[in-house]
Amino acid sequence: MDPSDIEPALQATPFLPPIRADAPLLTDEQRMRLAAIATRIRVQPREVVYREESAARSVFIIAEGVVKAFKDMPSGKRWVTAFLYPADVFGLAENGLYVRTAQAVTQALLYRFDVNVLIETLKSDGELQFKFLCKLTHELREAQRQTIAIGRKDAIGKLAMFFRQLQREPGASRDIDLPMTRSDIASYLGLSLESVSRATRALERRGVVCFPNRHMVRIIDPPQFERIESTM
Amino acid sequence: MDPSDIEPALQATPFLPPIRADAPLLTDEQRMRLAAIATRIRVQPREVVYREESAARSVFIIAEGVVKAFKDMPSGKRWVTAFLYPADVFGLAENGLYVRTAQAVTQALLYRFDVNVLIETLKSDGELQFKFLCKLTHELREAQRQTIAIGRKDAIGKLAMFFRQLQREPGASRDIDLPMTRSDIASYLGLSLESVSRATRALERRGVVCFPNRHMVRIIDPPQFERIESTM
DNA sequence: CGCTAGATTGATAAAGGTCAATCATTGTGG
DNA sequence: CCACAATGATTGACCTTTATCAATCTAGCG
Repeated sequence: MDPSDIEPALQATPFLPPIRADAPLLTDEQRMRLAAIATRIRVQPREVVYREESAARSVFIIAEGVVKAFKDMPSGKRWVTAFLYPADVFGLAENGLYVRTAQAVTQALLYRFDVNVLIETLKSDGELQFKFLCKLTHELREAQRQTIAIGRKDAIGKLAMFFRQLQREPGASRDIDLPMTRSDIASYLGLSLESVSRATRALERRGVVCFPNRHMVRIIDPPQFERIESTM
Repeated sequence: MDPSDIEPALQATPFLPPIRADAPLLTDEQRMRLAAIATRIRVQPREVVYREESAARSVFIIAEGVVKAFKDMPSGKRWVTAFLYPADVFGLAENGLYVRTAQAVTQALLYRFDVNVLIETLKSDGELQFKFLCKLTHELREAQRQTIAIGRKDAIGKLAMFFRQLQREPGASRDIDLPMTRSDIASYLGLSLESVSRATRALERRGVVCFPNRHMVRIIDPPQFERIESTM
């Protein structure tokens, strides 16, 4: 296997051009430096990586698989705040405590960093730390894009924007993997499970997408898909 | 005037305790270091700091005043993605271009940094860069909290969460300044202007808050306010 | 083969959007 | 100093959409 596939990676669109958006953010040397201070852990589907409000001793980077971050509300409802993919960072504490619960959606391979060791490593390597800074900036923008999707009123538009976000590189395959459940999607988009179901069926009925199976969506009519996505 | 009030500041809850949440993030020395590479500019209400999609040459830190960041949608609707306050950073580019338009809400005093100079300064000072990293982590969490507010269905609950967010330090005064218009609030929360208006009146009618004037809200009944905020 | 978690579908009611009219506040020019 | 214009805010009537409740269906899996 190519070593660049196994050392930790970070994915981000950097501040400045002309670096390609999909170019690896970290150099091989930086990845090795990180690998040297990381532990690789494998988690099974539904396994909880950490719980909200617990002491934050580790930061994670995903190598393989999908993880969700969520918060349980007083009412018993659950808010999914993020789906995390390979080359994403998670577990950044607030005042020493985790803010969300992180749970594996699929089997996943994670790099775990001791937070103190990582901080010292970053402080001593300005170039590497800058990569993290770019990554966080990227995450911040993504969070704001998510906010736009969630602020929409129409379930169909929300869903279209959600599918587009999962299609991480633009212009990638028409097939998008949906490792999470409909219920996860609902609590991410701020919809009821039933509305998600109705919206998926509506998109299907209109011939915009089809679902080869429940965990896969295929865009059949890209122009109309785009129209729905941007009509608001 | 205390020099710690005029050098640039950053506000963030750090990763690790026991630093107080409202303690200044930057040391005096770091502030001076930043001040040395910054230009101070004053902007008037409604003045545009930069436009979306334009070349991003500067990064800004707010010293005084309030700025909003928004995106105009194809339909003509405007999405306000953030209200920026003193000690907030904005203008972080994506691929060399600004992502949002930034416009002053009130008169404001800004520190402007040349992006290349700032990057070099950060790379050469691991401690200072780490402060920026903390700040961005903080912003990311705030963005996710905003997402929760916006994902709610009920206008009254959205508004309550919004007011709470504006009350930047918890347990601060019961009076909250609302420098932005109702229309700005609406396009931030994903509501119609009319719904914001009705929700404010509803809160007022129930005796939860009162509005000494249009740009000020006072929480009269904190327990009930909190109940509305967390009922979802 | 039947159990179970997840997903779909239908009927009803509540909530916000939209359209339209009116009111309030601020600032400007006569 | 007042009248008026312009922007922002409020209120009402009506309509569209989603949440909710409830029943049913489906796909995995032991």
